[in-house]
Order: sequence, then structure tokens, then C-alpha cells
Amino acid sequence: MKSNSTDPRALRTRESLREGLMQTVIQKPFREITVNDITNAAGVNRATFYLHYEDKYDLLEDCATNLVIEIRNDIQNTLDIDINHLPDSTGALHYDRMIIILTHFQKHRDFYLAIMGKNGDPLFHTVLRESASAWIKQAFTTVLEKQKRHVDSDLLDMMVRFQSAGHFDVIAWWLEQNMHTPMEVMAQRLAQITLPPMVHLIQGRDSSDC
Amino acid sequence: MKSNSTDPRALRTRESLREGLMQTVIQKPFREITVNDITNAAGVNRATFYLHYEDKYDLLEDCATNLVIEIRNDIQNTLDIDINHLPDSTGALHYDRMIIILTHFQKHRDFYLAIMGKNGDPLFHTVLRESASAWIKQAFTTVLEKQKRHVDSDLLDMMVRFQSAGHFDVIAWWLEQNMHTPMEVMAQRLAQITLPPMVHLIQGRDSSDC
DNA sequence: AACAATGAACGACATCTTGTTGTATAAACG
DNA sequence: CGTTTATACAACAAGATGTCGTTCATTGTT
Repeated sequence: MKSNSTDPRALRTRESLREGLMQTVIQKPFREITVNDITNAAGVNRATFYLHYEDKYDLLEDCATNLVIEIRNDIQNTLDIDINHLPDSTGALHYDRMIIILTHFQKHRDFYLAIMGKNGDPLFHTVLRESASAWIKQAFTTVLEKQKRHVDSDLLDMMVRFQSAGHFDVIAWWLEQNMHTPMEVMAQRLAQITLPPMVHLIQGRDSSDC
Repeated sequence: MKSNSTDPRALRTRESLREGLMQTVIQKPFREITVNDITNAAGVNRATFYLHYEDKYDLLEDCATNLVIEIRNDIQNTLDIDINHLPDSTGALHYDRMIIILTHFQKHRDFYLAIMGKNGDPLFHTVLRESASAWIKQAFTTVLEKQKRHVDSDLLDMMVRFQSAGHFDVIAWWLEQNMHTPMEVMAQRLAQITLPPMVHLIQGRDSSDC
């Protein structure tokens, strides 16, 4: 962002621009969107755009971080027990979290569908996946510390990346399928998918042993 | 593609353009690359570009499909036992395959790093992930048929998407880390990561049971 | 070997996008 | 209330785009 003024006028304008982008993205591929399109949808002058953002990618990044904040708030408002309740072995907490996250994606479905697909942009993908990675890594390390286990840092990072990318892309798949699979089933499956690799990681053996 | 003429001149030109794009992508973000940049690098006239491709995205898609073909050939040339040797329970075949795939990515490291990162393009990502999905789905269904198990089609699709996205992104992570982790370790880990969900899917139960 | 067909090179073009600038107006702040 | 600051508006040069028509070089066909 070029400017992060707290002037109410500036806040309103940036909000309008974010809204303008999110509406426009639904109608045409991100690559074809011009600054003109965005400012028209936002009811803002084109020159004003450049007072706040470098270019449309800068704006998209701001949208992404805003959505991440929205998700985090949803989670903390609903589950304000985040610190006390560590991830348990039944994955119940993970299930509750997934419900909140899936609800969020469902709410902004059209936008996510557009920006996460092949006509979207990798910047958005990256911002969201990195947040997811941070959350997942925290969950992993919490469990590891709880069980006083040490795992190779490389392996942990790799697992985190695998899990975050997988979760993220499965959610994209869910939206593409018009959310045909019930949300509760999705949350349960994702909670189940996360558990085995964690067990595998902790026990340091192949789960095909059993 | 606009034209798929087999005229040797046309073939050479398209090859030059693909090469030109792959070189240019290394030097600047894909979004900033113009048709001029590509044709300069390729030593081809700008107007000629439009005889063969709609735009740079069209060309990128052609690059992607070409690389997929290259990988498939590498696999079939090295492991011409594809049909006879079905995926086994030890994941040995998966390991061999991963070595070939990782070698391929290592070979074109700079290009993949550029096109798969945040300055890349989702079109490329999509083409490659869809190919990976097809391969992984085939592996899953082969095992399922072998064991005469039936799995919900939705669940299978979800697992395939999770796995393909995970594999793909972990490879990107590997390249980002300058391939710090030895290739053999990567292949082994990826083979191990794939197995537990498959077992879980087949047995229809949570692998934390054991 | 000569020929017709086809692809490439080249220059030119109108059109659109971009990023910036200067001035005037309106809103926010102390 | 006066000062500061954001926005609107018009205009600009620079560059990208997609398309033409013409000319030249390479094919592969007769």
C-alpha cells in the first residue's frame, strides 16, 4: 500500500476500491481487469487509485490480507478458547475451525471461485496459503511440544506446506463443485486427513506398519 | 493455439517462442512480460507471434502442456513397466516415479521457480496440477480395484485433489529451498505421505485407530 | 528445376492502458 | 475558524495491443 492514512475519507475510499475489485473479479478474469474497471465499480476517480495503491496487484494483496483478518476474527469470536484448548487427538477443535473457515469461503464464494481458479492470481493464493501455513505449523508444534517430541525442522516445514496447500486446494475444489458435499462432511474429512500425517510425524514411522 | 501447422518453419517458430518465454520468465514477473519481450528473446517478429498464439497466456499454456509431455516421456522411457507394475504397498514405484519427476523439476528449476511462485501465473499451475490429478487418480483407483474396494466418488476426488495440490506445492517448496533437502529424501517422504491416506481410504477408518 | 503456396519479416495504424501532473473543490482535523 | 489533506477532473506522454498490407524467403509439389 502506498498510503495507510487513517483519515475516514481515505478509509472509505480504500474500502470502496476493495469492494470494486471484488465485484469486478467476479465478472472478468483478473488479468483483463484494468484500473479503470476497478475505479468505475468503486465510484472513485482513476487518479485517486494511485494515491492508495501501486497497481491492481497491490490492491489484491490488500484484499487478501483483509480476508485473512476476517477469518481470524471469525475464529477468535467463535472460539475464544484458542489458547486453552490445544488441538486434541480426536480432531474436534480442528473440525470446529474448519466449519468456521468453510462458512467464510461459502460467504464469499463467487469471489474466491474467481480469484483462486485459473483466471485468478497467484499473489492471492500465496497470501492465503502462507497464513494457513502459520496456523497449521502452530498446531503441529503445539502437539509436538505437548508430547515432548522433536522433529526435523525440514520435515516439519515440508509437512506444513503439504497440508496447507492440500487444505486450500480442496476448499477450491469444494467451491468448484458448487459445495455439493455438505459442509459438515467436508470439515470431518479435512480433520481426518490432517490427523494421520500428524500421528505419522510424531511416531516417526510409517503408518502402514499397523 | 491459433495455428497448429506442421510446417517446419512454424514448428521452429513456436519452439523459439516457447524458449523465449521460458527465458524471459526467469528475468521478470510474468505479469510484466510483454509480447515484445518474448519475441525479442525468441528472435521473432512481434506480428508473427499473433499468427501462432492468442496472447502470452495462450503461449504459457502451450509451454505447460509441452512440459507435461516431457515428464510423461521421461517416465515412460525410464519405467516402461507402467502397466505391468501396479502401485505396490511399499510405495517403491511411487518412489521411482518421484525421482524422475524431481529430476525434471530440478532441470528446469529457474523456470519453475518463477512460474510457480507469487509472480507466476495460475494457468500454468492449473495445467500441471490437472495432469498430476489424473495420474494420482489412476494410481488410487488401480489399488482400489485390485483390492476390490469401492469408495465414494466424491471422497476419492477430494483425496486426489488434496494429494496433487500437496505434492505440487511441496515440490515448489523444495525448489524455493534451493533443493537443500536431498532428492532421495524428498522422494521417500513424498512416497510415505501418499501411503497413509491411501490406506485410510481403503480401510475406511481413521489411521489413528492403530 | 521451376513453380505456386505458405509462413515470416517489416512498418504502420488506431486504440487502449498506464502512471503522473496541476488545479479546483470538499471534507476532516486541531 | 483556519489549515491541512483527500478527492475529482482533465490532460499528458509513453508504451502495449491487435491488426493490416506488402515484401521476402522457404517449402514441397509438379
